[in-house]
Amino acid sequence: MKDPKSVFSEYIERNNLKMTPQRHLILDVFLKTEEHMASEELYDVVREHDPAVGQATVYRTLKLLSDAGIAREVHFGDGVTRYEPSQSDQHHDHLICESCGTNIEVLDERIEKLQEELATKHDYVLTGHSMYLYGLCPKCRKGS
Amino acid sequence: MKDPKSVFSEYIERNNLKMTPQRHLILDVFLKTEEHMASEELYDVVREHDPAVGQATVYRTLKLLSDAGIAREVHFGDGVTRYEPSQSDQHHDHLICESCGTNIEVLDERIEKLQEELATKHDYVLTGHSMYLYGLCPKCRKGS
DNA sequence: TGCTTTTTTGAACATTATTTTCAACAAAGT
DNA sequence: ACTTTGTTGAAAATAATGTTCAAAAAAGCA
Ligand SMILES: [Zn+2]
Ligand SMILES: [Zn+2]
Ligand SMILES: [Zn+2]
Ligand SMILES: [Zn+2]
Repeated sequence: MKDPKSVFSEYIERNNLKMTPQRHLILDVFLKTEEHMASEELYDVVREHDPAVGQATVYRTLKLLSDAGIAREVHFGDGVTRYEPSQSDQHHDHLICESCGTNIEVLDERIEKLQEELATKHDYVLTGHSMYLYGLCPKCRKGS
Repeated sequence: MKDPKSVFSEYIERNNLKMTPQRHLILDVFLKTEEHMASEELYDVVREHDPAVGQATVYRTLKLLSDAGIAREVHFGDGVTRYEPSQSDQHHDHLICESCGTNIEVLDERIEKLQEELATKHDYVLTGHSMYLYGLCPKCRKGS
């Protein structure tokens, strides 16, 4: 598994783009950060390192990272697009506590397989999916 | 299964709200309409019947319908909240063509069961889920 | 290295979807 | 009719994101 920085460099090269300190910084921050960061949250962290970086650059770079396959968009259903690293770890889905927002990553191969099957049954070729499970975590269940 | 209009009336009553011609009209249009309508699309149809109805009223009423359990929000991942009737037919998920947007409703009981299981395994109580499968429909596959 | 071309950046402004404010209005209760 | 309370439409406010544009920085070349 290639490290994200070289993936990004190659992507940059391949598309005649340029490597800049801003892009470097944003990638660094993105990789070190907690998962599921919105652009705005990332922006806050980025400006701690370099207050001169603009909001738009963060949006633009996240889009880039997404195109390069380094970041993956996740949509929890509020209007905010979040990103998570996509290359290192494999695919997963999300199990989210409706009360406290705690969010864990889950994977069930049997579900994955059935999703394929289901699409095939309708004569579609499956290219991806998103699945979010909502519930109550043990902590919030006790608390109420 | 109660018809949506009486469900709505009861909801209105129960919450000390008032039944108005606008709400009536919007519910009517919503129920007759194709599925997965965005507020804005619905607004266009509504104003054909009564051009005086305001945009905000449509937003407000859809929210109401959602609270009343008559409409259900669906999120396809573009920034738009869509609604579909929720009382008549049972739960389903969505299979969406990435190329032409065609969207069919699907259901696989085995997946539904495994989702329960998966949540339980992590000690969550599942309250709901959303699952969207993305792919290419037969038509778009041929077309390319 | 200096010069040229092309891409990038930040700031401000534009957009899109949705919400809120508020004065005029309409329904229900008396 | 009179009062109270919820509702409406228009316009302004928000929130997330996209775009424009002149200035700055890279990369390519001399
Ligand atoms: Zn919780
Ligand atoms: Zn389902
Ligand atoms: Zn298609
Ligand atoms: Zn549906």
